[in-house]
Amino acid sequence: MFRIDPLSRQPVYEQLIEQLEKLVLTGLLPADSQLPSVRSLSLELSINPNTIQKAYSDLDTRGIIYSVPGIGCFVAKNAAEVLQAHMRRKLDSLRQLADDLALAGIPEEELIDCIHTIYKERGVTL
Amino acid sequence: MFRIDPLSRQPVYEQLIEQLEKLVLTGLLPADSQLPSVRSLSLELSINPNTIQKAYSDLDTRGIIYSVPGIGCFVAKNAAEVLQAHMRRKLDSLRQLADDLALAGIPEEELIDCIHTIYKERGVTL
DNA sequence: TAGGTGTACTATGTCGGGTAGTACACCTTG
DNA sequence: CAAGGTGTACTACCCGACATAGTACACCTA
Repeated sequence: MFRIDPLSRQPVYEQLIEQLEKLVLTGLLPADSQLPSVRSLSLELSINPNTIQKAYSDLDTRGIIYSVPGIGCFVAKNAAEVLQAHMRRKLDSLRQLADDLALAGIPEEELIDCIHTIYKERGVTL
Repeated sequence: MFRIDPLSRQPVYEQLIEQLEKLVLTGLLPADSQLPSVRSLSLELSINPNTIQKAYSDLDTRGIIYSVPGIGCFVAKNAAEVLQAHMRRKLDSLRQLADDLALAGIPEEELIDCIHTIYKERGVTL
């Protein structure tokens, strides 16, 4: 269900968060569907339970999931909407990146082609 | 000459590297122009000399600058070319970002507009 | 010779990430 | 009721990256 790279610069708990968010956005994890328990996921990924909890706790704070003590963690009703609104902030990263590439003399057409290709693939796979 | 944010998540030495690279790409630091000395820059930015040296050492390893012991550090002849080639790897980051935004349902036109605006501004300022 | 330059080295402190272990409260199931 | 699963909280510890502090060396120029 998850692919974790312990050698990555990116913290494990962030990798978990990103992958869970993508599962929600793709619809593979619908609203109210139950997430793997902290302990089971800990065993499956050979990761400390505290690391899993850190990821779950962050998602819970942001309203992506909700937890019921004694029962488990579940995807929030409007998780996808929250994520979509949150993703909009990534447009700033896009601007920063485009600015760097423009500065390096990489032609605008090259960036446009990149994006067009990505959206074409997404449009097909979805 | 430099703006350093000690509170940033990004390490100080990386901030230095990025700003120096941009000065080279914009042509404000031509080939063979001398960089501020480790000690003077250390005083100016209130940063430990070791941190400055770490940045310089990294740039030297990558062929962006060259150092002459007893004299100083200078911009390499083909620094701009090296940086432009290196920047091309950022296109992967662009793809990753576009993929995320596509997944979040942000329309392609919005990304295209972003990039077009950036390149328009760059075209004017240069 | 004096002062500036890059370079190297050790020691120290801080912080984030991660692990280890324990404990508690809750719910479901037998 | 008892057992086992669930989320949650807490302390302690380790490790690496980052940064600082201080010292020292070799080099070049004025």
